[in-house]
Amino acid sequence: MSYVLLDDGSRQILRFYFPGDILASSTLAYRKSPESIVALTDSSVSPFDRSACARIAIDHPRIMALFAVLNQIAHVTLTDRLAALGRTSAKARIAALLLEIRNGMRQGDRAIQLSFPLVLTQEEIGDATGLTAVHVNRMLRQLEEEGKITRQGGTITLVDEDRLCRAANYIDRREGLDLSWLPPGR
Amino acid sequence: MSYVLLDDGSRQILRFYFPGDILASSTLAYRKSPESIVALTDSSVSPFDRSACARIAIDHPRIMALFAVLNQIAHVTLTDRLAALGRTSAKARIAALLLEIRNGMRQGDRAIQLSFPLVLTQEEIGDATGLTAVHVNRMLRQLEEEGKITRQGGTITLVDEDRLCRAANYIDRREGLDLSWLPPGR
DNA sequence: CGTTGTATTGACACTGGTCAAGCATGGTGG
DNA sequence: CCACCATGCTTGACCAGTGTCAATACAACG
Repeated sequence: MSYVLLDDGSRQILRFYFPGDILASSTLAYRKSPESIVALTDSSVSPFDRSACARIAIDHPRIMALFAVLNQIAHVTLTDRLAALGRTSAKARIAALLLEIRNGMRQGDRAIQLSFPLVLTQEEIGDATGLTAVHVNRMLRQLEEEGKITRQGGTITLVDEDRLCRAANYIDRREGLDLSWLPPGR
Repeated sequence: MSYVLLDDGSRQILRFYFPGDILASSTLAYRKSPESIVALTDSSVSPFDRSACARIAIDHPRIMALFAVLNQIAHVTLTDRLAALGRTSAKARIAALLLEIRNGMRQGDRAIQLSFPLVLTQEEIGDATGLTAVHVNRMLRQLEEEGKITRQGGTITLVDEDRLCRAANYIDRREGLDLSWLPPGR
């Protein structure tokens, strides 16, 4: 995940990364990364040099364009999160986070449907949603009491995905993707 | 400005655009723009077709790379805003918004230093900061009482910029820019 | 002049934060 | 094997920051 620390010591988690994602794209613009990145599970990372980007831009314009598309997708995900923080309740934000993580893990593992491991502590969930760990706990319990999810030792099961989506104001954007303008190439 | 509407009718303003900014980059990835854009002042816009992007990627790799850099800058601005919404008080968010708008207007008009016109209604400020118009009013008055700003009919003057920056947790990122990796070209 | 949108202010309600305590759980060292 | 400890989870009581509702004041505008 990536996050920023404020000078009062509080932390805002910005996004979670999943297999195949490109990390630290912001170092394209800044010498010193404005955000920190930490692994929550065992991970393998393939680093490459910034100068490689220049060569890719010249030799593989289609890849550079695809890179721009990926950034736009990440950007829209971030705006959805901004709207969640600014305009929805604590319960909705947590529901949205659960759905976001589930869908993120699905990319790597098609088997994941309704049950998935949640490797986050409640404090981390709070730092991602702008809440305190205590309140995260209360909201998770409520979601469970309302029959939307169940929890058993780090594993979340979506009992009623539809109602959870509605509680979260969740928008699935995968439909609207459109890459038809991309230049040809490999 | 660009914004999204939630199905309960509430609005989250995502960002403000200033002269020279590129609008609606998210249409690179989506057929239907996930966000709405509206002009707050008289504006001129130069539209271009998405297929032009493909040609630019091929013929002008440096411009495509610069486009990626601009997107990263916008992305970091958005993450700063996310941290503000998630982890700072109402007063800090409004202070940060005032500074953001001031600095945005400066780009186009170097004369703007401490005084600038604020074309936003208090409701719009609230929709940008995740607050209600009423509370925005209270916080603006407090900032004024504390001697950080003055207001006279749509014009804001930063009386004590230092203290305002500190109240806002404001981070000026312009220092850290680094474009040295860009491919050569015009 | 009415009308409409915006700003201002007060009283009150409620969401979410704070503080504090008690429980699990798993790891560690004796 | 067991006492010990650290970390995270759970719950309750209370509090503060922000939202809600309502009334008034202003200004622009037809």
